[in-house]
Amino acid sequence: MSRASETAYQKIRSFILQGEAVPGMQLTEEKLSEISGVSRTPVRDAVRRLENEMLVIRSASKRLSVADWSEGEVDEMFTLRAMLEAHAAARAARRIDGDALNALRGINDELKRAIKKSPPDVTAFLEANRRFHDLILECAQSPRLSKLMPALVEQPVVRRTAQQYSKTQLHQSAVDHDELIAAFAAKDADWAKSVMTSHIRRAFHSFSVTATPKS
Amino acid sequence: MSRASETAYQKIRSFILQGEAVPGMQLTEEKLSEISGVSRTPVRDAVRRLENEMLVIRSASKRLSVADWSEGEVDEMFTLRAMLEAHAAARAARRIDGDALNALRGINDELKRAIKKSPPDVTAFLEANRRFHDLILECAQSPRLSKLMPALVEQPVVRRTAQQYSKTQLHQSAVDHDELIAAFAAKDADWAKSVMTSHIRRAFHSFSVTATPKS
DNA sequence: CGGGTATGAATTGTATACAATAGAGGTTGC
DNA sequence: GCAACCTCTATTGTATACAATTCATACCCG
Repeated sequence: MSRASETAYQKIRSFILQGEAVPGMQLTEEKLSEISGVSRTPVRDAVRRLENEMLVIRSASKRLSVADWSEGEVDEMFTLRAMLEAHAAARAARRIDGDALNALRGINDELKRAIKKSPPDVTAFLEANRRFHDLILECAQSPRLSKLMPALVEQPVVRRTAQQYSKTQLHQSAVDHDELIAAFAAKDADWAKSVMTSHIRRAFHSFSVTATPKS
Repeated sequence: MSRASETAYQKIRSFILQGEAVPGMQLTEEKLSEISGVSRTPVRDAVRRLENEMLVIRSASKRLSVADWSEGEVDEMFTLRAMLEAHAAARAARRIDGDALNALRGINDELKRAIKKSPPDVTAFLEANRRFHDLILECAQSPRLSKLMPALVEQPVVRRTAQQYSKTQLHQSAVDHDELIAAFAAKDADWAKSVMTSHIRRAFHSFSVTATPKS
């Protein structure tokens, strides 16, 4: 995407994700154009993208606000994401080549290094994790799946989750990734699918137990 | 969506779906604005939507063209759609109420009437079918799922499929719908999910055998 | 008081002009 | 002849002005 429209997207996105915005807060196009430093035209483009990712919501009367997800919606998001990422893993297992396999190994090594630090480098972990999953998606060679996924990897949740990960949980992610790599190497689609499903669903439960205190 | 932007969306969409456009053909924003009778600004909004539905493709250099799906991509689209619609059916089974159930029955009655005509009224069939599936999606009560589905129900394929349906196949659709309604009435999520999966996958195969002549 | 309604302000939608960028085709130098 | 480059044109990107909606508030009438 071109310069202004892309920077608008980035800035608004980080405005929302970095917690400067409260869920439900109204966002006028003009405010957003001040935040991002470009005119309303590219802002509208950016908003359209964010709307698809459901980071911003458009009310019945076209007014914009910061999305506010119920617990049920977060649950549903993880369920859908597990379905689609598992499907992606299965496809990737059938299509992956040696180069991509090695690239996955390299990325997971970086991820492990990020964990080993004390304290663990959560930002580097998230970055490596994102690239790992992105590469799998690319190997799945499904344009349509690639189009669908962004709407399911909203990072306010992912980030909150990872920050609350224990070192053990972070380590388990790396182990999952290793097993995924093994499944890919064996070209075993069912295996890859199962591992990916567990991987995502575990992340969800780590999130839900830490995020919703027992009453 | 507002008037101009919405009409642009409709016109461009039907321009593509009604076969006036050839796959791969270039679409300039200016041409599209002539077609739809509005200026480029709302056209760009409309194009964004169509891009998400993957009816139009944006090349590396931002140029637009009519999407051209490979056989593999159509296959993948049906697979994803089967997954998500089955999931929607399962959710709907747990949440549906009497009113919605009756509404589904009413819609399926219309669908049956469309089939009984000779020749069958394919347009009315498609319309009723669409409303049937839309209502299920609504009953699933998942905003995220609702956002995802439009990218999977592209109608060039659906329409081609239905036009090639035999009367027997059209009838089978109505039977599937009846069974779905039964599953909903019993609030049996697994049953609903299975029926929906078969329903979509059968449609896919009716499509693929009639669309790709044996070599 | 209460409810509906008019009025003004805030917000989104649209058109148009202009800027930036990518493509095509020709030209020049080797 | 061919390849690199340059220029001109087609196309997309951005800004801004203005139109159309929608919201909130105050007012009027009952």
